[in-house]
Amino acid sequence: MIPEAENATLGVGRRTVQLTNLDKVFWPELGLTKRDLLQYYADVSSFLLPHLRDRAMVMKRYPNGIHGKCFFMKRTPPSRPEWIETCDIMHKSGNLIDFPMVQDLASLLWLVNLGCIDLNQWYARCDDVDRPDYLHFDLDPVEGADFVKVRETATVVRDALVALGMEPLVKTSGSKGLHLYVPIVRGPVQKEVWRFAKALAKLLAQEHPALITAEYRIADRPHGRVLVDYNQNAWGRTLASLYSVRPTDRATVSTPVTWEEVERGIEIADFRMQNVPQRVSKLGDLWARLLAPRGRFPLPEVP
DNA sequence: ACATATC
DNA sequence: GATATGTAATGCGCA
DNA sequence: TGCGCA
Ligand SMILES: [Mn+2]
Ligand SMILES: [Mn+2]
Repeated sequence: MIPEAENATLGVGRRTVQLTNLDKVFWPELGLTKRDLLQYYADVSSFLLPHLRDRAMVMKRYPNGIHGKCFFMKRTPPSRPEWIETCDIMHKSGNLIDFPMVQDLASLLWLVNLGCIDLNQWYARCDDVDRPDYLHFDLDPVEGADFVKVRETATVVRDALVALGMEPLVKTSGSKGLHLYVPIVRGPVQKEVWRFAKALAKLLAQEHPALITAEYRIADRPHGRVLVDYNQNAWGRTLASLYSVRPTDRATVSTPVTWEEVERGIEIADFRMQNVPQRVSKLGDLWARLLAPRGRFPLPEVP
């Protein structure tokens, strides 16, 4: 349990983590505080942590809640406890950046205490940051498209992947759309994964022009379609992780769902900080397969 | 949230 | 002492 | 060469 005091020192296993400003209201409309956010992450941690382990984290900090100013941070703050592990990544610009990694519950609470509401991990583990463990499609409704179309698009993308011998997983983004992920056999570099995702997205947009677009320029995206965004499959980019709370009015959560749920008709707002822990403790991690050594798919040739 | 700079 | 500022950035496609 | 884009 997260302590009731405004500031607290919490023993977590062999670590001690400092938690601060616990009564600060992060969601004024819902009356949810930073303590509630930390408690949520503690509650889902056993399902979340395996997905973050050994991956560099990009921090998006909201020190004053969802309506306050936010900022990105990559470098681990110098004030970190000495037991926070980092991942040093050389950038083409010449910058060597020490990203934090979330290796256990203590480091997860430390990161969330910085004001990180959603969590953004690299697709590739730190030992080889250019060889991702998955490919994904980020489905976003363009202006004028409703969530029914997003779900329909998801099944179209799923069927295309199945036809190529893969079995994608699906989650709500917690924002406006859905995320489809495929666990791949590690080997291809990020650019090769990107090339495959781009080719498939463009093909599907061609086959379903009334439903799907894959245009990267906003002005070129036709009204009422669903963007199949392949472009996030790139070095150094991230998406909100599974079980991430989003800085939305309803405290929505990026939640793994079954394909049956997608077909029956779920909504983004069905999955919130207040009900996802119960769901996850009942169903377990629907995305455990994303990390399993078996059941990974070789990246197909560009379709 | 916090270190640093500038007034 | 008060207030302002920074805190990330790749790289592809195209004009 | 520089913008748009996430
Ligand atoms: Mn999205
Ligand atoms: Mn997107």
